Parts: sequence; C-alpha cells; structure tokens
Amino acid sequence: MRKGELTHQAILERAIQLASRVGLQGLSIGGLAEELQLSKSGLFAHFRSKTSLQVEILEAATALFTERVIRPALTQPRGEPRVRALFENWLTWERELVPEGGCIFVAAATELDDAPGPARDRLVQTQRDWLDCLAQAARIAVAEGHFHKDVDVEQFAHDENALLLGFHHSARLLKEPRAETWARRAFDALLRAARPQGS
Amino acid sequence: MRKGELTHQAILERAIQLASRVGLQGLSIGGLAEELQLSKSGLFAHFRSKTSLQVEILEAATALFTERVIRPALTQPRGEPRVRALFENWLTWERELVPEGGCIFVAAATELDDAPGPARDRLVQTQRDWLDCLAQAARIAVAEGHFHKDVDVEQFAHDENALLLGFHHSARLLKEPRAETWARRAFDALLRAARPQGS
DNA sequence: CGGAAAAAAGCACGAGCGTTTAGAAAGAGC
DNA sequence: GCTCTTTCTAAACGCTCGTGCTTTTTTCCG
Repeated sequence: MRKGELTHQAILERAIQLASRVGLQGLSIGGLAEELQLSKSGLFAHFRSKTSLQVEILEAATALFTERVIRPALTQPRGEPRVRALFENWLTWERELVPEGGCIFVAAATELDDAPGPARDRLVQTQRDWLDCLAQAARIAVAEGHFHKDVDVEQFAHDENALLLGFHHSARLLKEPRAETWARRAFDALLRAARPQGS
Repeated sequence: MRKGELTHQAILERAIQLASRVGLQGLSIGGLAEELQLSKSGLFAHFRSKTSLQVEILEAATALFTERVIRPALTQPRGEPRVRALFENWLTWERELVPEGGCIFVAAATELDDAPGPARDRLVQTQRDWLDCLAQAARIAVAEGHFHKDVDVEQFAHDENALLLGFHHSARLLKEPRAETWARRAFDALLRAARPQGS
C-alpha cells in the first residue's frame, strides 16, 4: 500500500515532464516505463489504460499549476498587484519548464482540440478555470478602483492569456530571446489601458 | 507526366486538410491513402518519405496562405488599412478552416517545437516570414504617419500574432463563440495605442 | 517468521505504423 | 497495334504501440 502510492506519484511526476515534450498522445507507455526502470505491465498496475493515465497527468499538472502559479499570487494584495502576480508567475512557470518542453497545457491544447474524450474534457476544464481566475482577479482590480469601471474583465483575461500563448510560441518554436521582454511590455500596455486615468 | 502531377496535387490538398486536424506527425500514410482511394505504395511513388511529405505539405500550405492572406492585403492602401487587412484576412482564413481543423501552422507549431528536422525548419521559416510581413506592414504604417514614430514594429507584430494565437486557441479548444469578437476588440485597442494622437 | 496481499515482471497478442520490392495496369508516341 | 514509360497495386518486412494473462517477486502485518 505504501510503496504503491510512492511509485504512482513518481510515474505521474515523470509523465508530466515527458508529456510536456512529446504531448499526451505522443507519450508512450513503453518509453515512460523504461525511464522509470519499470515494465510496461508494471505501469498498468497503476493505471488501467493510457487514457486514464492522461487524465491523471492533467489532474496532477493542474494541482501543480495551482500550487505554483495561482496560490502564490493570492498572497499578493488584492487588485492590480495580484493581476500582475498571476502573469509573472505564469511566465516563471513556463520559463522554468522550457527546457523540459514548456507548459503542458499549451502543449496538450492543440493535440486534444479535435479529440473528444475524457482527456480533452479535463483540459478544457483546467483552461476555463484559469481564464476564470484571471477574470476574477481583474474583477477585483475593478472593484478596488485600480482598473477603470467599464473594463471588460473577460476580454482582459482573454487578452492576457493570448499574450502568454504568444510567449510560449515564440520561446519554444522560434527560440526568440526577446519573447519574454515582448510579453512583459505588451502586458504593461494592457495594464496601462485598463487603469482609470489612462496612464 | 500529366496524370502524375494531378494526383500529386490532390494528395497535398487532402493532406493539408487532414494534417490540420491530426497534426503533421499524427497524419498516417495509410489513412491518407485510404481517403484518396490509393494504396500506401501509390503514395510513395510521389513522396520518398513521410518527412518529405510533411515538408511538401508545409510548402503547399505556405503558398496557399500567401495567396489567401498576404496577397489580398497588398491590394489595400499602404499603412494602417493594410495592417488591418492582414489581421482580418488571417481571421477569415482560420474561420473558414475551423471545421477542418484550423490553421495548420498553429497545429504544427506545438508538435514540432521539440522535434528538430527539415519539417521544423520549414515551419520556423514560414512563421518568421509571417512575423516579418506583419512587422513590415507596421513599418510602412509608421512611415505613412498612421502609427506613432516610436512604435516598436517587431513588438507590434508579436502582439498581433499573439492575438491570432489566442483566437485559434479559444475557438478550437474552448469553442468560445466570443473569441472572434474578443480578438477584434483587442486588435482595435492595439491600433488605437499605436496611433499618433493616442485615440 | 510465515502467510496474505500488493506490486511488478515476463510474455504474447493483434493492430497499425513507415517502408521496400516486384509486378500489373494504364497511358503516350511511333 | 506494339513498345516503352509512367502510374499504381499487392504483399510482406520489421518495428512499436497499447493491452491482457500468468507468474514471480516484494511488501506488509500479525
């Protein structure tokens, strides 16, 4: 019972790293088992199918993301500082993972967007939660008077997310060194436009 | 000689549609052959390997993209109208292809970002050309006085591209109906910020 | 220590993959 | 109509994949 849960967690940990590089579909049971010095059937003692493994990967990654990106931001003061913290924490999350394959959610988004099933459903939920989180932070910023009254918080969340996607894309595909600078500058412009006086 | 080139082109056409949905790696020779009512070995008479097929797919898709998105924009007046046309044409391109799998370049970006080889090189080139095209259009807008003198045209191109990626993501993964509205509004804000007077 | 329970290994399966080879069908030029 | 070239097929290859079944090893508890 003890040992089992330990390896279960070890499998998920390694699987997240691997899937970030090769994708959830590209992830092979055999390859994963080999990296863990385990047999393929040893894996199937912990996950009844590849699909259920994919769902568990997304769940574990979501928990990690919440802990590393969202929770630290909640310690920041309500309003604009928290909005900014969410953005910065995401950048850090991605930057630290870039050599490993970058944000697993972005990596999974493309390959799952046309593959209905439990894995896709789980990913959509995580993405929706993230956008809601961004929108809620912006909503608070409006309430606190940091943002102008008629800022569309959902639009703001969408824009912010688009910048993060753009960063991921430029950093990973084009290996563009200015990607982070560009993303941060664009976000500053977004904040500036949202503030009451306009600068 | 005649018949050969015809099927060659038919293969590429169908392959682009298919790869937009399942990706360049996910594209299977057998499946593609079946859809074309051709044998697998019939395909290999036209492409010596899957990799070279992928490269040809990207080249054909790039040509199509140039014709549908870039060339029509060049008929627009220099400056801001042309910048706007590039954005709108891309939206149209994506919108028309969404049921088929959306923009193939976005679909391919994630799966190739960690897979060195000719296919990746080709994709990077197309992406760089596109960003250069956006930047050049912005540069002209600056020269024409439509944009403020010290607008960073590369930053502008990066921001514009991020918005398009965000649209693709929202439309395909989340099936968000407001995605297009959001993308257009965000782009309007981008233009507004770039203009001399500031509004 | 010993026995029950859990964890992992070994092995085999059917299917699909990209690819090769040899040969049949189709088309063009004389 | 015959021939030569182009275009396509049929069959098989070696490989990897996800998965199931049986057996062995390890772990845990009294």
